[in-house]
This record gives sequence, C-alpha cells and structure tokens, in this order.
Amino acid sequence: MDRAAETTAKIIAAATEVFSEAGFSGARVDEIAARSGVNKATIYYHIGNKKVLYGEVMHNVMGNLAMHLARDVKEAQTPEQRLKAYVRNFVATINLNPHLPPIIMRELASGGKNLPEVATKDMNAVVGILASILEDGATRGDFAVMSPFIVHAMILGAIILFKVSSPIRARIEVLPEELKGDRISPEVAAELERLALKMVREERQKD
Amino acid sequence: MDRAAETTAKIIAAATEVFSEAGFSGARVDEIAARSGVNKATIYYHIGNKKVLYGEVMHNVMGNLAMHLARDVKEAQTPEQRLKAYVRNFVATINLNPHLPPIIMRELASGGKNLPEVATKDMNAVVGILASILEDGATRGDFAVMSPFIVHAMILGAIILFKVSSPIRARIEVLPEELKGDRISPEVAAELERLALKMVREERQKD
DNA sequence: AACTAGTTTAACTAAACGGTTAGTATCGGC
DNA sequence: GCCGATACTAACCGTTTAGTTAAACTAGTT
Repeated sequence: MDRAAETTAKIIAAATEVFSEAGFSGARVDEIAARSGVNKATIYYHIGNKKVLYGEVMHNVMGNLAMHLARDVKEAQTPEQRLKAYVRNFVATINLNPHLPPIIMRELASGGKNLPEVATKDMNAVVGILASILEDGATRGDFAVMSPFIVHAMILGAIILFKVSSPIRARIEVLPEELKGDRISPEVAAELERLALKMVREERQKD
Repeated sequence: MDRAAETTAKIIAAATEVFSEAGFSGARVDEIAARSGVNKATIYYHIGNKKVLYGEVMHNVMGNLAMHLARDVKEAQTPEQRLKAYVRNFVATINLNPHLPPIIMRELASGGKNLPEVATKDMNAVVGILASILEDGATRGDFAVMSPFIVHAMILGAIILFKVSSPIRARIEVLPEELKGDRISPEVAAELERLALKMVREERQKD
C-alpha cells in the first residue's frame, strides 16, 4: 500500500467512527483529523470536503450488502435454510460492522437523502432476494404468500434496533444475560431465525 | 392560554419539526426561530438554551407512551386481543406523531445518551406490558414462552423502520400501493398484527 | 547532491453558530 | 397616565467550524 492509500485509509477509518458516533452535522473534521493522526488539511488534500468524506464512509460501510447476501443465500439448499441464511447474514454483517446501524439509522431518520444510489439499488436487491426465497417456499407449499418488504422490515428492524439499543438495554432491568451486551449473541440470532421461519410458514391449521 | 404559554407552544412545535428533520447538531436555532415566527432571543428568554429546548421536545414528543399503551391494552379481553392492541397502539402513536421515529432513531444511533430518564422508564414499562401479555397467553396455553424484548424489537423495529423508510420505499420498485406512502396503512397494520400473533402462538405441531 | 512530484503541515480565514445585550413593546394594576 | 413586570426585538458578540494557503517535508529518480 502506498502512502496516499495508507493515509486515506486512516482518514476513512477515523471518519467512520466519528460519523457513527455523532452523525454528519455533529462530527467535527478536527476530531476526525485528530483520530486519524493527520493534519486536517491532509483530509482536504486527499478527500475534498466533509460531504465527500461522508459519502466515502457511507459507500465503504455499506459495502455490497446484496452481493454478500446473495452468495450466502445461494449456498443453502432449501427455502428454509435460505431464510435462515438471510437472517444470519444480517446478524453477521452488523456484528462485524457496528458502525453501520447508527449511520443507517440517522440516514433513514433524515429520509435517506444522502444515501448513494448504489445503496438504494442494494436495498432493492436485498428485498428481491427475500422475495425469491419466499416465493420459492410458497411454491413448495412450505411458506405462506406474504409481503417481502414487511418480512424484511421485521427482521432488519429487529436486528438494527437490537444493536443500537445496547446502551439502553443495559439500563432495562430483568433482561437475561444473552439479551445484554453489544453484540447480537448466537442465542438471539437463533431466536430471530426461528421467529422469521415461524412468521413465513404456511399455517397448517386455519383459524 | 396566556401569552407566554402560546409563544412557548409555537417554539416547541417548530423545534419538534426542525429537530426531527435535522437532528440536534444539524438543527439551527435561527431556523427554529424563523419557523416559530419569533425572534431567536425569545427562545432563550423562554426556554434557556438549545439543549434544554431539545429536552423539552423529547419530553413532549415521547409523551407517556407506556400509560397510553397500558390503557389501550387493558380494554382488551384476551391475550390475543391485547397483543393486537399493543401493535395497534404503536401504529397509531407513530401515525399521529410522525416526528417521533426520526427523533428516536437518532437518539438510539447516539446510544440514548440524551434520552430522559423518564423515557427509559417508559421503555421498561412498555416491555413489561408486553411481557405480561405473553405470560398470560402462555399460561392459557395459547402463546409460546418467549422473550418479550425480542418480540418487542421485531414489532417496534418494523413499525419504525417502515415509517422512516417512506422516502426510500418510494424509490423501490415493485411495491404494492399499500406499502407506499407516508402513513402505515390499515392493511400494513393488520398484517403486522397478524404476524405478531403468528410469532407468539404456541406451535400446534412440533417439527 | 539536485531535482521533482507528491504529501503534509502550522497558521490562517470567512462564515456560521449559539448565545447575549440594550432597548422597546405589552399588559395589568393602581 | 404611570409604573413594574413580563415578553419580545434588532443588533451584536465570542467561539467554533469547514475550508485555505504557503511553506516544509518526503521519497524517488537522475
């Protein structure tokens, strides 16, 4: 890695942290500079300005969600396994990338105005992957016909909310140990998988 | 309503909008002043400073979630009806109070540092209400034993995510009409109720 | 060592920001 | 009408912010 790339990487890493903690408006370029160990003008030299830096961070942090998801899901055999892989992939992504939920949530809170076009396409693709899982399961008679987006909102909403509520959960009494802590524990992940499956299954007994 | 109360109400209303759109750091006191139709110094006269104003807005926008919820849930007869009332109450609250999700989400993104103690108590109480619904249902053999917090995260996570994703949903293709729009439609609300019930029901057939 | 291009810096700048000040307006009581 | 208290204002203030600049530094090449 050459010098410019190394410096840029340091800047992006620090910016990811600071933007994750404080949001775009709350983040200070001076703070990002201090955390990356470079002079503030270096950021302007390599990146351009605060907004472009934010865009880089968003692009970086979001990665290629849909691509990774598609790969993981593809390796599973049945719709049930694929749905589990769907949930597991999000849990793993968020556990690996703790800066993602705060950044996403602030963006969503602001109406997604700054989300790059590629992020919107990714979301389209993610919902599309879930749609095909559900469709396949429905064709086999294992899943009920239902709205992919609503299922997606319940799964992802829970994962994100779970993740960011970590400091608040610590203040809520009477929560078992696996419901505390910053990471989504294997127990919680398993429960989310179980509930996702339960939600989509064709009901065997009509009310 | 006397003069001071009227001015204060105008300030709080404008502040609620601006904080909802831009977050704490992004909101400009000048903007809040302009929207409320008063001079900026009037805000400092009546409220004190930006942070206190934010606290007022948060206190105002969060109201007494748990109290309203408890009342609605209490009027229902069976655990199933109470769970439906639980979902319905959140949907109604958020449809009535569109500024709540963005504000909550930003707060959660920042680790809940600015959430008033009363808000944490409310969350405690909300999860407690759900816990008693689930417990009651489990005692009757209708509901499975499960974690109230995870169920809560799936319901509330979906409702919040649904609400704030409105501008992005508009850009996602192939969504049916009732999944578009700013409000959570009755169809979507009904589906969330149905899925919540499905999630918590005692499974009639073991795998 | 000299040169060059790229990189980084300390110091600086204009604009923006939350907050303040001195003065004015309004209201109710006497 | 006068007065005091409260409410409101235009103009102002000190600090902070994102961004800029000229000079210094670094590394590679000849």
